[in-house]
Amino acid sequence: MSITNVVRRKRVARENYHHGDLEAALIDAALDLVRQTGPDHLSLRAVAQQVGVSPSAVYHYFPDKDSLISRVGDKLFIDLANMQREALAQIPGISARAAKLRYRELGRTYFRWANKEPNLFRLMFGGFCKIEREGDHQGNDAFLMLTKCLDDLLDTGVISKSMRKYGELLSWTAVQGASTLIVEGHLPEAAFEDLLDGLDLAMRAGNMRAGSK
Amino acid sequence: MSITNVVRRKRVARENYHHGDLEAALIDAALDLVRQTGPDHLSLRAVAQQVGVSPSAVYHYFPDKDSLISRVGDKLFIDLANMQREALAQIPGISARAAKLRYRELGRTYFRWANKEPNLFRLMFGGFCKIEREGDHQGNDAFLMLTKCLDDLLDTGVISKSMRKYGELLSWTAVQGASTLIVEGHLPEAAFEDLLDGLDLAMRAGNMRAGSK
DNA sequence: GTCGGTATCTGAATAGTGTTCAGATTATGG
DNA sequence: CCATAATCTGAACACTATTCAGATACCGAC
Repeated sequence: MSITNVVRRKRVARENYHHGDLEAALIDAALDLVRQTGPDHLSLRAVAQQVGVSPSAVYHYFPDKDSLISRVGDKLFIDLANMQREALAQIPGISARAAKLRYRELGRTYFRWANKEPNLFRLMFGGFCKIEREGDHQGNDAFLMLTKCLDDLLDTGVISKSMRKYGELLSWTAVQGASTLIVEGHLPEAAFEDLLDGLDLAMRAGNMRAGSK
Repeated sequence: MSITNVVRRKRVARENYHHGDLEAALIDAALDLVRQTGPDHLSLRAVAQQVGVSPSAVYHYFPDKDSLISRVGDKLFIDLANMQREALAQIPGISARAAKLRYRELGRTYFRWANKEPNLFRLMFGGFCKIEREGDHQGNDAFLMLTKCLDDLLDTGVISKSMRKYGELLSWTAVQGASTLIVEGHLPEAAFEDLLDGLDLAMRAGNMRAGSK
């Protein structure tokens, strides 16, 4: 899709005094520095310097440093959702096999994102960004994609109705937890594929009228 | 040897100049401040002041602030394991029912810990403490307790051998992920009991010779 | 008991931080 | 074209982590 463009002004961004789109530039610079230094250890002044602007200029766009970090988080959630969307687009088809592959790839993308940039992952889930609507994932693209994947698994008979009920919850929490535990060194990297295997098995629970209540 | 300055050596803490056990006092004070302010926003000077000591005194026990925070993390992991041990001790018995209750309570304790003190939970899993032996959970008490719980579930016929294989991985990651997502506001608090229900169902997968390969 | 050595802690200093605010600079609407 | 608003600067303030020379209290040995 298109990038967040410079729509504010109708002319081209100046290079001299006025920056053009300082807000976005600050977010990008902050993202870059967080990737290197971690969400703690981020310096507001370093962000300003990277953009080539005075530290006080930041306060025209963000009330404080934490707000800037929070905005970085917003951007990261969008980026992750886009990456997941792209991953899903690579696996078309309505077969059970395709649905299973999509489901796996959705989790893998989540984990790869976390594992490639631990500091950005920590920023997203380390209490640095304030979630606006608590526990409300309507309109959350990533959640909707997961829902779609699970619906496909149900429609193709891969998972049972009883398991479908817990699909989002179980998948999201397990993938999220595995990402955290691997990134923080509590589990080896190879554990993630094992987890996906375990999730596949788990999701088949309740199938075949598995009697035992 | 005179009586006056003898016996006081290793036992009692001094109150005057020498603190007695400054190292532990600093860790405790840091823990207390992190609970209030979060792992970022922790001030070394505030820690020193709370103990009633000069900021530079800290550097006799820790090379820098991050090391102090890391030591707080070590303590928290021990505390969590102890809390889980106590929770398990309340539910004795070798029946399937007891084993199921223990398994559930183990996850609940993990989550309660996270949910009651979000800032401490963030300290543990937010990249603030350096894990010594990466991905090696031999000797990790919490992990051993989980293993024991799962063995009991297998022995009492609650879970299948095929599912047992993924028991630790699936349980730990799901509970960890749910704790994070709830603490950070992405899921409502009530979702955790739902997750435990889903986990119960998932764990029964592979039981009853559930044919479908 | 006194003395020397050592571990422990202080005080001051340095460099860097987030944040505020009066004012300089530039762009824009009337 | 000018007044007004938007944008950014520079200096200042209080605070931070960290270093280091030196003061203080303890310890074991004499």
